[in-house]
Amino acid sequence: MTELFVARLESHMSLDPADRAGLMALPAQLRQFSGRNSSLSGKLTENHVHVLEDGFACRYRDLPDGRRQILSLLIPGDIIDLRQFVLGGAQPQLAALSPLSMSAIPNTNLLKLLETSPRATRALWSTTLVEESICREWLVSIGKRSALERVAHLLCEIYLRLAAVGRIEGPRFSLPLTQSELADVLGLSTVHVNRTLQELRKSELIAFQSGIVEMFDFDALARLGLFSPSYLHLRRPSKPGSVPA
Amino acid sequence: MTELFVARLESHMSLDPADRAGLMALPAQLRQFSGRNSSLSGKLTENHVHVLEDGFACRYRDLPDGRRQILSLLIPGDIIDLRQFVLGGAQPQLAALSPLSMSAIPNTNLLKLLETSPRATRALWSTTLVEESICREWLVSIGKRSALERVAHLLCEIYLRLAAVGRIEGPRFSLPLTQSELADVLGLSTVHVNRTLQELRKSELIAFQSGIVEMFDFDALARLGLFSPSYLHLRRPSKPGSVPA
DNA sequence: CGCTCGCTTGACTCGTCTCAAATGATGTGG
DNA sequence: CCACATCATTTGAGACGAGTCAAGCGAGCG
Repeated sequence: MTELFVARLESHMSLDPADRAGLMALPAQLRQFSGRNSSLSGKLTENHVHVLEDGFACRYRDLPDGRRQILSLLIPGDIIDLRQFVLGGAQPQLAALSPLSMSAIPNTNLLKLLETSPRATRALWSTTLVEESICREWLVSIGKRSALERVAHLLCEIYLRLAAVGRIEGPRFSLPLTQSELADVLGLSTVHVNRTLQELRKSELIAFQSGIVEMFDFDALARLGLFSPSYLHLRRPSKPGSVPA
Repeated sequence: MTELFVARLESHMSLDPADRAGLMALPAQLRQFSGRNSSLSGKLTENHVHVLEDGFACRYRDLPDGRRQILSLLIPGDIIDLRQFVLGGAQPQLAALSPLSMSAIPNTNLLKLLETSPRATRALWSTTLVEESICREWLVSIGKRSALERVAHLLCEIYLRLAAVGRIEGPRFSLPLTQSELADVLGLSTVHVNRTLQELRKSELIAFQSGIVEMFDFDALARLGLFSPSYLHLRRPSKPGSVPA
């Protein structure tokens, strides 16, 4: 398995050298997906668990009449189908938001690891719990935060998550979502997202153009969005200044 | 451990006799909590994981300015603090919605089980994944469903969840939430919840009085709320007719 | 060049919120 | 056993945030 994956696990909890070795020993096959916005249903390798190595994806849910809600944003280091692997059954749909590269781990190898290493199991379990924690925070956003707060909050979240896997460049990071996709994340309409972004631009808090976000004042944005990073469960909270290269 | 707990695990996945035995062998101490609406922070036994045996509780999140979002409803059979146990860190606040009884399992015993039984581990892991799945569905509700749809959807969900642990009486079940608490679940205002409930009553779909819900037409309600039960991951989907006594 | 797609803008509508007050239950203490 | 808090539910009126509809603009691309 790749460095990224292990680093991601270690961003939430510490691992023994032995655990790390066991994880690194997992065989992984790298695969590329070129399309944008394409549904990934059926395109993932059967009986494998995938780790997103590069690019952005999302889980979403369509209602029968065309309404769509994006349920989570997946960034490099995220594990795609652990849920499916553990729980079975149908899972939410998946779509690529950019070209992706993913590594695929055979279920059998993973299963063996789970049977022999309780600590590795717990690390994997943890990643699903962090995802749930993020989902809960989105509930708070959509349920109780205003449009302006929601956008600010989301940008802070993405910033820290990307920082944790070394995917930011100073105040800048890639966020390849259209405004209408952002709307489906935030439970807003496209038009309102547009107006809200303009407001944030006018306040000189952010720039956002062709998929690149620039954050001019993280702290102000965090205040505006009532953002508090603890729900991300990052062990060493990456602050704007102290970002790993 | 009690029957209820094991039954709950088995509602999502099948267990070996050995696994079941290991789980039943977990020592559990029964505790009662009398208050309603009281925060449970600090009242749970330290270094124990709790299973709700009877009553209703919820997780919630307060924003600094008084807004509140309820993040999950906990019903008998639900495990309260597994997340905390696995992931550590701060967890959302907990409140009792009725008098509760819970059994407490010492962390050490649970830890030992996790280290020896990968299958039991997976069963426990699954329960946290089901919770996440429910959280996702709530995202869809709050993000995209209308007030009427949200209420209908929630009632269908609670009905099936309670049915899965044998806590319904025909079309009737207990739901000890005030309308303002319902509002905090659904991301609506109290006033609007009230009007929405009235509409459902006028349509003769439900009755709801002093914490007792009566569902006159589950299927109609499910259609209205765009409800589809797969996200609950129940192995034998309890349908209105086929409810265990 | 002429699509298409994403962004932007304006005008209007509507679902839901807020404020406010009345009604009804429940419980408590004098 | 009544008088009086307190809290949940209900109702009305008005305001506002966000949605919808529609059109124009701009960039990328075959």
